This record gives sequence, structure tokens and C-alpha cells, in this order.
Amino acid sequence: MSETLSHNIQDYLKRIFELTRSGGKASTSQLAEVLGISAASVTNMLQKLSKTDPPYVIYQKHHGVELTEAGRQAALKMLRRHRLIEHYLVMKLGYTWDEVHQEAEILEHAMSPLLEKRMDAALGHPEFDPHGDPIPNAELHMPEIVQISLNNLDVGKNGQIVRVPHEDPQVLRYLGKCGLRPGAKITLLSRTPYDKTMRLQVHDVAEEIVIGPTLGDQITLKVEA
Amino acid sequence: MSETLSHNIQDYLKRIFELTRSGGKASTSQLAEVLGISAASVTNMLQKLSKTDPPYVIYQKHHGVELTEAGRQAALKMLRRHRLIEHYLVMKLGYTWDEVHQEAEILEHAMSPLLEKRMDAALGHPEFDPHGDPIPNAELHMPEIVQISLNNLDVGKNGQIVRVPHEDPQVLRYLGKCGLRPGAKITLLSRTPYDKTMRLQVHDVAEEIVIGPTLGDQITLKVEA
DNA sequence: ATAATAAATTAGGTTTACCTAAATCATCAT
DNA sequence: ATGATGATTTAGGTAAACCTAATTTATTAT
Ligand SMILES: [Mn+2]
Ligand SMILES: [Mn+2]
Ligand SMILES: [Mn+2]
Ligand SMILES: [Mn+2]
Repeated sequence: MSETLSHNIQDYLKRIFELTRSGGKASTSQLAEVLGISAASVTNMLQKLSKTDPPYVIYQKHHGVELTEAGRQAALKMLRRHRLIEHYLVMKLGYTWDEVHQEAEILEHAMSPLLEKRMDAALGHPEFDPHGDPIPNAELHMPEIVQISLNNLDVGKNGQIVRVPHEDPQVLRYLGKCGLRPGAKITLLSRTPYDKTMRLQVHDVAEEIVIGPTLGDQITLKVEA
Repeated sequence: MSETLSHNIQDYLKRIFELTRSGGKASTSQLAEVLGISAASVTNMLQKLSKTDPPYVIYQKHHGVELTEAGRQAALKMLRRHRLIEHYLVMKLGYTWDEVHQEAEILEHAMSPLLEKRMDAALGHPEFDPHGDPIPNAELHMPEIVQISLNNLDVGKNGQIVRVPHEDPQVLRYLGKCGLRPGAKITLLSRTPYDKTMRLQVHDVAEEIVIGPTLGDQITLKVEA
């Protein structure tokens, strides 16, 4: 369990973690999609990861994978590093929130335990990354945040943004321009019946903004008490 | 010339640059030694690097290699990143000068042009790394510093430390403890005839220190006017 | 229940960067 | 000028992580 995992394996485990976040298993094709490689290559790797000692995943032919505890720990370690780096780049090096994901995707694999410790300390042990995602602490515990998807907010209700999707810089620049950041308070003005497009008002911002359901699924909020 | 070079190739080029710093060529076995791999593997890689378009090295069977201009540019780029990272870690994240080399050896390959730019700016465009080595500027120019090796300093003369070797943490901790850092002023007290061991006095430090010729070769100074 | 379709796996390669062992080349002392 | 020695190269192989094409399995609609 203490040998170093390759960059690629680290990314596989992180992706499996993300895909199985809300239970269930990750499929070969989902992984192929997010990793940008062929399904055949994924199958190969999953077989390998399920036969290490200890195994990192539980894999059943044709039925997807889930992480073992060893796999989960490895994934959380990478997630911690990824999110710490994102936060560091924004706080200390003047990055915008749309620039950090790609950078962190590479740097996470080059980060030593010491660097992790120093960045964490320099930031005062932050709990959230720039996109509102929780940063696992040094013991790899992560706060469980109560949150609902924007898609599930009732029309007319208020909410406060918890997290936004973080991979697509274009989306982030759009959201940033609209003031839709973690912590922002909003009111859902309407949701059209068939295509579920939503109009919403960010408090303290003049213009209304429009969000489709694909994006809305990935934006979460806490509902006002 | 704009495709990305692999981590390994970046290290090869950097090592060739260092080994040919004062003219001449780098040999297969020298490279095998510093890279910690077999001579056969080095031969293979040198053949490959001499046949790219453009070639990165000029290679003559049994007679070593030197960098082409393309190779030199690539090496300087890595040297800039390496040294910027070392300086950043010391200045901004509380690293000691013996901890930074190993860290930079990895991070240099994960550093984007943007990160390079931001770190450079955050440090105020520094000209030297923690070990006194010059940092090539954004255009990859490096100041030529007039310096002589400690081994060549005359007994009784004074000098000011310019650079110290940077790879071995133990050496660095020893030098640090003695106050022998870039900028420190010293007087050479004696040099024994046969084994060339040197006693020297660091100004403002009570105890004398002793340095052998292997280490002395890698410490450089400027001589007082 | 069957056939069409979609998802996943297997088979057979490739590339990169390493290895060891064997062969060859260069150099230096006689 | 020769032969020993050490340095270097060649030959043949491995491991990681990918690929495409062909095959098999699972799911879904009739
Ligand atoms: Mn990554
Ligand atoms: Mn993020
Ligand atoms: Mn390196
Ligand atoms: Mn240095």
C-alpha cells in the first residue's frame, strides 16, 4: 500500500471516486469518456487494479467497478492535493477560478507530502476549494455538506450556492461573470415545463441569468432555513 | 520544436547542459551516472535525441554528446523552472535550502508557462536561486558571473561565496550550519600540501571550517577587489 | 422469446524508456 | 605496434499504458 501509484492510476482512482460519489458503480464507458481513452484500455486497467495486493477496486466483468478502502484512500489523497492546489493558485498566485483545474490536474501528481503540508499551512487549513468542493483534511476526512441540486430547487425559493462544476473554463467564466459563486444567494424565478430551463436572480446582481438543466444538475445549494 | 518533451528527455537535456557547462562534451557514462541508469539506456536515448527534427544533441559514437541550439533552449527552460521553484519554495513556503532540489526535480516537469510567469512575478523576477545559481530570465538569458573555485583561491586571500553545490542535502545542511551561503565573506586560512584540505574562516562566524577539495571544487567565489 | 443494439472484453499491436549480456571500439602502457 | 582495460554500443527483452478490430455479453424493444 505504500508503493507509489503511477500518475495514470491516480487519475483512474480519482475518477472512479467521483463517478461513484453518490453510490453505485462506475462503468467502463463512463471512465473511458472522462479519461479520454478507449474502453478497451479501461478494461485492461480495471483488471489490473482489481488484482493488485491490496486491490484498489472491486471489478465485475460487464458490471463496472467500485473502490476498495485502499482505492478510496488513494483517491481522497489525490482529491485533497488537487483541491489544495486549486485554492493555493487562486489565493497566492492570482489565478482565476477557471484556470486552476487543468493546472491542478498535472501538479497533483508532482506534489510531495511536504509540499502538501506547507501549502495547507500557508492557506490556514482551508475547507473548500474555489469551486466550493470540500478539501479532505490531512486524515482524509471530508465534511458532508447538506446540499441540493439547483434542478431540485422549487420555483420562487431562495438558496445559497454551495458548489459549481469546475472542469470547463468557459462555464466558469460565464458563472463568474454572473456572480454565481459559492456563497452567492439566489432566487429561482422560473423553470420552463418541458426543457427545464431556469431563470434565476443572483442577489446584489442586476441581471437575471439563465441556466439549463445539464448545468443546473451540477450546481448545488443549501436552502435558506 | 513545439511538441512537448517527455520528463525523461527534459532531464537528459538538463544534465547534458550541466555536464558541458564549461565546454566539451558529456560522455555516455557520465550521463548514466548522474541519471542513475545504465550506459546502454543512455546510448539509446542519445541516438534518438540526435535524430529528431530538429536534433537536440550532436552525437558521435564513442565520443559523447553536446547540445544543439534547440537542445540548449530546452535545457535552459528546465533550468529556469527548476531554479525558480527552488527559490519560491524557500521564499514563500518556508523550505530550507537542502529540501528544495529534490522537490524541484519533480515539479519542474509539471510547471506550465503560466505558473512559471506567476511565480516569477511573485518573487520579483529573481536572478539567483537559493544555492547562488543564476536563474535564466524569461528570454532564457543568464548572467555570466565572474567566479573562481574555492580550490583556486590563494591562501590568505578573502572572497565572497557565489554558489554552493545543491544536490546533496547533507552537504547543504553542513554548509548552512557553518554560515557558508552565497554572499558570505570568507578568508582562506590554509591548504594542506598533499590532500589539499582547506581551513577557512567565515566572517562573523566564530569557528573555522574545513573543506576538502572535492567539495571545494564546487564552491565558487568572487575575489575581493 | 428473439433479434437488434449497445456495452464491454479479448486479441494482437505500438511506443517509450528502461534492463542485462555480449560484442566492439578506443586508449594507454609496454 | 600490440594487447589489456575500460568505455561504449548492439542485441534482445520487459513493463506500462495506450491503440484498433473482432468478438462476446447484456439490455431493450418487439
Ligand atoms: Mn491528474
Ligand atoms: Mn475544484
Ligand atoms: Mn527533473
Ligand atoms: Mn539550485
